[in-house]
Amino acid sequence: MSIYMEKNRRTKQSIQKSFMRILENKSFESITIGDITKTAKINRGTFYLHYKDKFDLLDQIEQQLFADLGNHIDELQSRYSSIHTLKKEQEQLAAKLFNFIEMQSPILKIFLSDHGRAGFHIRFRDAFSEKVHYNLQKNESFIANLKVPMEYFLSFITSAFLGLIEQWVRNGLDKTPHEMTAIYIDIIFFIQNNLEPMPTSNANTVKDLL
Amino acid sequence: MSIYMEKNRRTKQSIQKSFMRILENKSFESITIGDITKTAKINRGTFYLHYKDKFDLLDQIEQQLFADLGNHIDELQSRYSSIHTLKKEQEQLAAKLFNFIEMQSPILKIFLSDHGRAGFHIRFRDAFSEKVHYNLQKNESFIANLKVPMEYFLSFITSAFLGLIEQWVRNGLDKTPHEMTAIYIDIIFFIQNNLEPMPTSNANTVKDLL
DNA sequence: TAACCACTAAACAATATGTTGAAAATTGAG
DNA sequence: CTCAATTTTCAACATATTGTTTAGTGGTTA
Repeated sequence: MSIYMEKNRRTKQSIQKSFMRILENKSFESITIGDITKTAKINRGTFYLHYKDKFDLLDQIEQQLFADLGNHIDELQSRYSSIHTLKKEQEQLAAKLFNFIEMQSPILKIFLSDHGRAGFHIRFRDAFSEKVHYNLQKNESFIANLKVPMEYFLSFITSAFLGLIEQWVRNGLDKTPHEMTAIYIDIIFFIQNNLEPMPTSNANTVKDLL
Repeated sequence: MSIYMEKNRRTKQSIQKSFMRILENKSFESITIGDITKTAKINRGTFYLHYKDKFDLLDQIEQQLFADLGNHIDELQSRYSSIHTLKKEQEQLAAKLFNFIEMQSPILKIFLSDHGRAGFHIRFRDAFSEKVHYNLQKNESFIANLKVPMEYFLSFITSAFLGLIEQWVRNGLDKTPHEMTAIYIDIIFFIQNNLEPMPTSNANTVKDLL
């Protein structure tokens, strides 16, 4: 029994691996089942024993990625609860998240590019956003201070963070996770320090940008 | 001569219109040339007289959208130069940008969804980012104060802004452009007021989120 | 009138799809 | 070792889509 499962698993893995390899040079749209099975050196019919179609294949890879992301964030946040008073620790947590992205960067680089599937960035952001939202809800003083609808705040902040990630991945990971954390914090501070606090000011401000 | 051009233009427009209508109910990937020409009630061969393939069709619609966006931002920024000292005017400018998004929301809603084409959000952000970058470069004091690489700052701020737009469009434009401007400014102020300015602080801060 | 242009209609080879049925290879249990 | 179960292979199938082509229609221009 277990050897059958093992064999089944190996074939699925082979299909996924071949699929991802092809995806580096060819867009999802233009990839055929034949491309995949030729690369994986299996019969075309075998593919259909494991997946309904190529969308099903991509879905399963996506689901795995989101599950991994969720677990990683959960782990970070449980650790965060006990030591959330230290800035150093916060930086470590952000760095760990960038570290996760670094680990998954081969997949993310493809999925976020035009070789991937439409809407991935939204599904990715939603998965991320859900975790952040869950954590924010525990913080009563935060909720009390927030004047704008939560979903808009979440869209803003998670998109900003994922924007950094996208740029990082696109740049071929030209920074360490630690450096990325510093950039993230620097930008937040920059927005803080370059905003005009009073409506009558006319200094160069972040709001001037948009 | 001009009647030929007019007929040509009408047919192209009919193709684009049919294409966008189908795109509301069917993903770009699954749409066939036959779907488009049946809806537009033209011969399938006629499609190929106007477009190389369906990617070319989408490209041209995208290019038009980006050109419109660029022109709109340019117009805003030229007006901005003369009156950039007043907060009210800044809000008006942001509102005008949200207004443009509102106008284009039928297209954006589709292109940003999973019915669109992979990588659209990146191309859209790049088009937006280029305009913001161009404007920022003129501001010497801004450049001098910025410690992080420009491309990362641009990714952060444009992604955040487009995150708001995505949420807004997804919500079926549940706010007015004016309200969206208020939300944008409120979030910036919220980040400003809820950030810990000193590394030793332990209050609930925005950096706690990530 | 004659050349021109946008479009139609129908056919074409080539390729991909998803499914099927029979057989081969591998593994498990007796 | 043998037989049954399981996974995969192989080849064939109808169907659909692609991009191209060739011939022809009707209106336009010069």
